[in-house]
Amino acid sequence: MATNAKERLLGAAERLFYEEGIRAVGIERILSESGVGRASFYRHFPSKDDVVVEVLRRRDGMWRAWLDGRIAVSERSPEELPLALFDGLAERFAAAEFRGCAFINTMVETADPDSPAHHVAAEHKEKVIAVLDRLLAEGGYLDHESLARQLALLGDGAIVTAVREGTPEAAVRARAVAEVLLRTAERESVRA
Amino acid sequence: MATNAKERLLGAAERLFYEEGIRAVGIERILSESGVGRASFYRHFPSKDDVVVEVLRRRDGMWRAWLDGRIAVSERSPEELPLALFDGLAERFAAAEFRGCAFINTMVETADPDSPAHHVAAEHKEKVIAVLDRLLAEGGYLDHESLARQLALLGDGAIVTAVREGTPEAAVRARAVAEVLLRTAERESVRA
DNA sequence: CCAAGAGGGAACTGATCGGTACCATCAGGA
DNA sequence: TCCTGATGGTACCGATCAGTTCCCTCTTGG
Repeated sequence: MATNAKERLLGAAERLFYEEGIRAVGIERILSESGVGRASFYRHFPSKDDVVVEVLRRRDGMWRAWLDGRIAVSERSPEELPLALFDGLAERFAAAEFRGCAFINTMVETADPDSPAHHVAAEHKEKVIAVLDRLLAEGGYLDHESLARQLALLGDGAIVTAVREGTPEAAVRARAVAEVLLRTAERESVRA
Repeated sequence: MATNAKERLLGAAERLFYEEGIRAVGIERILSESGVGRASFYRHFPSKDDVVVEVLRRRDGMWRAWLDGRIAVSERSPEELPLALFDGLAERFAAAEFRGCAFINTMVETADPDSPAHHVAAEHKEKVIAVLDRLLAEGGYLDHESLARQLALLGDGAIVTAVREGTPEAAVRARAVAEVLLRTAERESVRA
């Protein structure tokens, strides 16, 4: 059935890259863990770098779909809805396999800021910021764009902190900061 | 003169590791750029991993000495002095060779949280948090410990954001959040 | 029933990895 | 003066890297 091998390759690569790092995982590992032959690999991808980019694209889609889901099921009020990001992060941090943000990790590992992988990673963050911006605008926050970037910065700070500490606590800390931020931010029309 | 070669090795390794990443830099590069012979390298260090740890230790000392300096020359009032961290970060972000935090980068590159390099990196952050904690306590903030961790999280968030965006702007954004945080935090005795 | 395409296995390339061994050189102290 | 210790250069080791090539098997559709 057509692209079965390709799917297995991407699945194995995504997991291994996230768990051990891109440079740390050789083609051999991806092949053995996916059960795909060496020739088939290069039939689907010109090089390892192309796998990296494709894995990141997949992960970008998955991650934002997951975030949308967390936002959709959140019981928070419109003005508190942006905090759903931190509720979601708290879940992720508690996962056993959590090892930070794949996109941040990629940018760190791929030193070259002009590399395709770096671009995909940067674009992902901008898309997440766009989601936050929409949420904040709908929540009535006047300076929603600036606020969105501040919340994203907080989220990234929470992620690297969680990696360092090895506990989910950072999500709570970041959320507390975010709450202060939202509480002191100006909102359209009436005041409480 | 005794340990001349060792010093040159550490200098070259520190620069190369930061600019290109630890895994990306081979022994060969460190040798050629430092002008040290291969045998001399292994006379001073049992393995590459030991160089990584020693480089991080050096950088920890240098970085905190630099932070202390920025704090010392800051003209901010005691209650605003913790913001000197973000003033300092703004300077670093503007540097051409800026490529994030060497300790965050090391933790990302070194997936294993039990590795010596990971530990040194984690300890560094705790020491920085201790500095912030002292500053906040001296500034009269009641919940200085919690506040210190929030500021550190903000700082790390600013760093990864600056790497992603390639501009120093994130420092300003993080500082704005920090200002809100300090302004709304409770301080001992009188209110303004 | 057979052809075609997709896939897996393995041998092989040249380059580079971290690390070892050996050797010639050059300094300084006895 | 000679000896010792630190050094730089180079050849080498086995392992692994990304990538190429060839061959055989299996499935599937005509």
